[in-house]
Amino acid sequence: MISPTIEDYLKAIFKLQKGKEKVTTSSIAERLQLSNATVTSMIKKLAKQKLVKHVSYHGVVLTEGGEKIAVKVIRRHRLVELFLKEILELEWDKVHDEAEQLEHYISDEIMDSIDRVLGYPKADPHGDPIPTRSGDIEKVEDNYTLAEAEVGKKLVINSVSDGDPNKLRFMFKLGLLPGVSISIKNKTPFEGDLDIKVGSSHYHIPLAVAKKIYVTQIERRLKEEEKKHLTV
Amino acid sequence: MISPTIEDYLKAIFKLQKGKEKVTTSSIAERLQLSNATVTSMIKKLAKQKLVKHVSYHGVVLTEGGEKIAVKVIRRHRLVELFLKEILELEWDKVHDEAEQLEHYISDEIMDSIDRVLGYPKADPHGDPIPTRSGDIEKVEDNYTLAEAEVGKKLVINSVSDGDPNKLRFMFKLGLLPGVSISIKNKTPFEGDLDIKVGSSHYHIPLAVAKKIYVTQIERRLKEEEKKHLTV
DNA sequence: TTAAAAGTTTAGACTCATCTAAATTATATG
DNA sequence: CATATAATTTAGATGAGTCTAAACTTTTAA
Ligand SMILES: [Mn+2]
Ligand SMILES: [Mn+2]
Ligand SMILES: [Mn+2]
Ligand SMILES: [Mn+2]
Repeated sequence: MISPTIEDYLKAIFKLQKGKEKVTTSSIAERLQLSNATVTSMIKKLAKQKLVKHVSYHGVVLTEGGEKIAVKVIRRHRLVELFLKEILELEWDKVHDEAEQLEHYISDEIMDSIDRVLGYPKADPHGDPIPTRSGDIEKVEDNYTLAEAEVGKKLVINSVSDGDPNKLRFMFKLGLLPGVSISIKNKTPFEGDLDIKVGSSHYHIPLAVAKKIYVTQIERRLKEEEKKHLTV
Repeated sequence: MISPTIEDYLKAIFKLQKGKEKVTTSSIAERLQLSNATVTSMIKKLAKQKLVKHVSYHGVVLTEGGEKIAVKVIRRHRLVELFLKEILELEWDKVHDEAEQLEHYISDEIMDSIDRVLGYPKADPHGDPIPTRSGDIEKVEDNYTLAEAEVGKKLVINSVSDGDPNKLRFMFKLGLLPGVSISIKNKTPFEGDLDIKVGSSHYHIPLAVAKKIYVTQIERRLKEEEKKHLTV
């Protein structure tokens, strides 16, 4: 009933929904590297199965059921990534592509085992939150790309995009990993490179890399933490 | 090119070839639970790809290329089974069905990792030999089912069929595991039950279970060992 | 040695996921 | 506000893998 193909569609729609723009057939087609026509016909099928709502010519939204499946696939993906890195010692730039396949063939029982063996982790190797067994997924506040962040402020890396192995290896060499504190020393104007500081090292990095790194200003983050503690 | 479906066909043919009978389309159909017509058309495709040799109405044989792929799939299957049992602590009656899926989606890199983490094991949880990375597979000499074995002789369990979870759980409860020594005390005539001794315990087991347990006579096995040592 | 039974292949159809090209609808611009 | 452009859907086709029913070959056994 829910094929690997359908799981990938639901996951794609879920991720596109996180953005502010409405989810169009062409945005899904772009993301999954399929023709628009292919996506339209699959969307009709998903709508019939009540996994999405579709208004012709005006975009797609996941139903509750569709979202539940999407989150479950994301949980499998991220747990598998971490498992491959921690237990099987694969390099962090290789785990994404492997997980993209395995996420469709891991039973609930294996998932629970992996979760247990890893000690119920909260984030994957790229800093992305792992949804809980019951489908709750942590939202990250004040999450900007390094490309958008202000010069001079203290920043902490929340996560990095896991799609491009070459950029991941580049980041790894410079120690640009989730949890690490950095700051921007200078931005070349008109969409140019950035000078950054990581620990005591200074680096010059291309904008394309900065766009793949998600950060929060440390002061803001501390404020958020305080707020949380007060309400608890 | 080599789809999961094709991998399953090649694996099925490989296992059927171990028997003395020639491999027919209907034997493959029976094993994979498909119609004869489906198998015939797939066999034609495999023949075109030089993975099997097929003489119409007279059966199928793997080519060298086809066999190489089959052995590789079996290696993945058995390593995954052992991994699921040892590292993820799944029960031994559950690992086969999981491995049946995962065997098609495990990269060479993950395979090598699993092999390393497990310490380059020789046999899967059911006692079946794990082919080496280069495709060598250990042949077991004097391998009979417990149903065929002689009353009174000292026997050792080589392996058990991994397909039926219920029978596996039954065996587990009685300690009928690979490596364990047993003997048959009595066979009810006309295909009836068996009385066996395992350690100091006596059990009465159905023929259907005895047919799923592969054993060797211990004396013979020792002789084989001697022969090996002399030739080394 | 030949006819019935058993086994195998062929013919034709179906579903899933995909494509390209054509038609339709929405949107942007003069 | 009318039309040109862009986005989306429909139409029709394809390949993989499967099915049932019919045709054909081989084997069995009268
Ligand atoms: Mn996927
Ligand atoms: Mn990731
Ligand atoms: Mn399989
Ligand atoms: Mn096994």
